[in-house]
Amino acid sequence: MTSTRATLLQVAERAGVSLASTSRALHGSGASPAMVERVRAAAAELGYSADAIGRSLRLKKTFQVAFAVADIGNPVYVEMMRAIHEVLAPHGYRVVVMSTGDTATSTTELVRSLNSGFVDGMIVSPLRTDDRLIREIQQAPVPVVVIGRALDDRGISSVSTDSAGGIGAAVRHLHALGRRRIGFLNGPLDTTPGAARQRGFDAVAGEITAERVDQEVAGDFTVTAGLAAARRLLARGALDALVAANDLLAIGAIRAVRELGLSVPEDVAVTGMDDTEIGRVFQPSLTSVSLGSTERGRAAARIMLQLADDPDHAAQQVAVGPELRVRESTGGAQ
Amino acid sequence: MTSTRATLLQVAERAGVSLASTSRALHGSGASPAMVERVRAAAAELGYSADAIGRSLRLKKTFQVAFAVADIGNPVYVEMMRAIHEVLAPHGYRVVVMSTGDTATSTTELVRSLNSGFVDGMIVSPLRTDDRLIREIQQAPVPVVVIGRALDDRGISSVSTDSAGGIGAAVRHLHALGRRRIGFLNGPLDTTPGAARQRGFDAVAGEITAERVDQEVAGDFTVTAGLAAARRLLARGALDALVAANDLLAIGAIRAVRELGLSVPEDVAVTGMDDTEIGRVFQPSLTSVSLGSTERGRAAARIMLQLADDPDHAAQQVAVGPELRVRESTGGAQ
DNA sequence: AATCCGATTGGAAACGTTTCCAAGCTCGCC
DNA sequence: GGCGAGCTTGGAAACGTTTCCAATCGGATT
Repeated sequence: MTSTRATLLQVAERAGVSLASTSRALHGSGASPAMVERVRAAAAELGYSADAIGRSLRLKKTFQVAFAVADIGNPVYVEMMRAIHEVLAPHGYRVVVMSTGDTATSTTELVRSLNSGFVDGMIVSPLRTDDRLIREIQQAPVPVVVIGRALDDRGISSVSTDSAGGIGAAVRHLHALGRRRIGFLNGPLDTTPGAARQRGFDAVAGEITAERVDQEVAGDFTVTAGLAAARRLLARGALDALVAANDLLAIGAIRAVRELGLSVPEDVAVTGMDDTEIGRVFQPSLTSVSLGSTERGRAAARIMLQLADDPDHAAQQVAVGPELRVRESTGGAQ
Repeated sequence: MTSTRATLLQVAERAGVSLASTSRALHGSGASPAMVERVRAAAAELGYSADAIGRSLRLKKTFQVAFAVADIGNPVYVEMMRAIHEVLAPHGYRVVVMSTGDTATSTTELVRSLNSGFVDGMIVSPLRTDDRLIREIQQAPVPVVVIGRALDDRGISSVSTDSAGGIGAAVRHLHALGRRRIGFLNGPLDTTPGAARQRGFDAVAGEITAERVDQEVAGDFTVTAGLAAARRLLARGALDALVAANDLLAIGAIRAVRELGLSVPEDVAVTGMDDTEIGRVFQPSLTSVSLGSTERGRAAARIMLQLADDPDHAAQQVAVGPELRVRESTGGAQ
């Protein structure tokens, strides 16, 4: 920790050749085998390894990509991050994690920070969006890929999913099981996911035949909030099915059902969304709509690779379909 | 995305002053109010923001810290990462996530990559350790903080916890509840955590009075492996308590218990370790030994801040005590 | 034997920033 | 009125790398 790192110039002097030749021998092309051998030896003796900053300055490339979300602890984002890392790392890119904060404004701030040029691109999943944010993304000096809303019309690369359709699939599944008294447990409506899921429920509610349809909004997307909201919902009248806007809310809902002495799925069938590990290992295991977090992460990373390679490449959009995973909480297999 | 970013020189020309003055006016000291005003205006007009790479090259500081673990998806590491990010971000540091891979060798490789100078330091939690890795850490050109084993004797900064003692606490808790037929469900013994927890169980097994003590090793630290291993364990004879080496194994164990028509905690009390959200929301909620992931992450980040500020600062060690969180799976409150 | 071409090498510039150093200025004091 | 002190400013170097360009060398072709 006291010894100072060797520089390319020192390697050059040790090998008795020019700086230019040294660089070529180590990383570039157009060096004779003898030169390569000689320089390699000198580099090895000195334990040389190229300085990332110097190289970045010259190449105008950092080999870093930012991944920005509101809460890195959220299992959905964790899954995405893992997928992104797995795709980017083999190509020599590092992943920088950042926090967007809760608001559109703080997210805008973060996107603006791209101006300092510390990454070659950013993958961002905004919790809330407004026009200023959209504009800032469009003007960003490096490629930005948005995970969330589709933004084809704005010339922004995005990876979207149909969470509205996913809610529809969950409701139809319950309806097909014969459930006719269906409750919807959503999270905050002013968030992008909350709004989309609400649209999905409203759309499908009209198309099914039901004895009773009710809904309740939880304060946030957590178990505790889900428990409280589900209690309110169930207090208003008996239900035989609960559609929750994510897995944590669904687990809260199951708690509430059990508090009433009822059982899942016999008395009340429950569905979640996001298909998280937490839902898979829960008992009963949770029927959940997968929004393909891993797949979305991978898709975003692949788009980023293309864009980083060729920043003038046209914006790209990918849509990942929701997929219902039937498990015990609706009486499914396993 | 087409417009090129403004450079400091352009700001200088626009303001009609020298490069040096421009730099001083924006970031340094020793500039007159008039100069500051003038330069600020020019910078604002051009939408200037300092280039991170150029600055890093000059300052020999990247304002980045690496966080390296085997599996970024592991809830324990996620918690640490969140804590690290929360501590470092307000100080202007970015967090780069990296993967150590499973082996000591691949971890050594990663530590060696610090030679390219892309970060000011690294916080690493090695799954497996050997002498070469220790040596590489000692020789690293930037501060390294190890989360895991205490390494005071080697002059390495570390944040450790007493997971062995934690297992002891769990066993004593079960013993105090009157359980006398106790099984231990561990993960792979050749990992640092697996080995430590085994030591803990061996130590406490001698100090309690029990009718029966048995143990089984799972293939890895997952629910599935825990289920399989617990089946084997329970098949060898009746038990009234199961101590699992982490929460996922504990959940697998609960499954296995229920498969036999027994209930938790009445027939078999179960404890986990790590105190993860998944265990907290499970039903029954899991009695678990917290190893203070958040606290350890915070401590590591704080040490890193000091070391990044003064790289010649002496190595530091912090120990975070384990803490038993009693919940439903051993008949506790809530 | 002279010329030309390709392969290889070295010099120098450039990326964007901060900071050392010297020079200029103003102001106050003697 | 002259001189020194202190504040401000500008020039220039430095951080470590890659690559353009010119120069050199060797060999082959005419």
